[in-house]
Amino acid sequence: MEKVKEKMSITDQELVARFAKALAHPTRIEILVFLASQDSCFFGDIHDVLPMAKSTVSQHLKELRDAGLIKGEIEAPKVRYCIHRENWDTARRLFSNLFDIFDGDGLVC
Amino acid sequence: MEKVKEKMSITDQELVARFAKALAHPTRIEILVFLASQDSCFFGDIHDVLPMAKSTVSQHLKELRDAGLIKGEIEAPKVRYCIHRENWDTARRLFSNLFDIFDGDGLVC
DNA sequence: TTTATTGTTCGCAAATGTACGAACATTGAT
DNA sequence: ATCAATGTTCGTACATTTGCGAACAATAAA
Repeated sequence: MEKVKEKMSITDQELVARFAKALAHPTRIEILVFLASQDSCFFGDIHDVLPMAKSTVSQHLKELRDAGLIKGEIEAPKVRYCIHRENWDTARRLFSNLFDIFDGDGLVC
Repeated sequence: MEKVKEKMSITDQELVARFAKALAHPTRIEILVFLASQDSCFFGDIHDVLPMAKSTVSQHLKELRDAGLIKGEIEAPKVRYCIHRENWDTARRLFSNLFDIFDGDGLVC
């Protein structure tokens, strides 16, 4: 049974780069891990576990939002954040495909 | 049977952020995809398929090298590049763990 | 209406990233 | 020894990222 490597379309390549960019900072990874561990996840809860100004936290959240990895909805006067299911799955799949482009069997180098 | 989510250590979080940073540019994704599709992969071959100055290509390769995703060895006067197997697998595992921290079952948000 | 709470946005400064051409280093060929 | 071919490194310019505090907006409570 031959292993079939899925091709990545150009669009997928750009998209995975975009997701990677959102993941390219330890604080943002930490935010995602924290979000995944919580059911309720207000901005304040996130801010409480991070050693930085709230404006900075807000900005990291904005980048994760813009990349589509999280959602934030207002529950006045608070904002509830959570992981964006569908896009999270998309990202999972894209990274999985990316790492599958190389299966090191029988190569010279 | 309860599903067990693996924890990501702090170190792993920093490491995955580091890998993500290396992946955070379309050109670098393209380089990796190209490398994975080739058996022989000299600098020139890579440069040929990219619409940019060789110094720029060289710099992207340097970042991929510094992140550990590729290796380059001199075969004078050329340089043969290839994907770094072990680190590639490490990265694959780290991203897999990262995306597994969230399994969207039964959440509010 | 005033006040307190919660986050976002703005303006700034410092650091990092991206891209280019020129200069350089290394090796193979003449 | 000289020359051509192959990549890397350097210097420069411009854009983006990161972080902070101050100012702002929106809502709930008094």
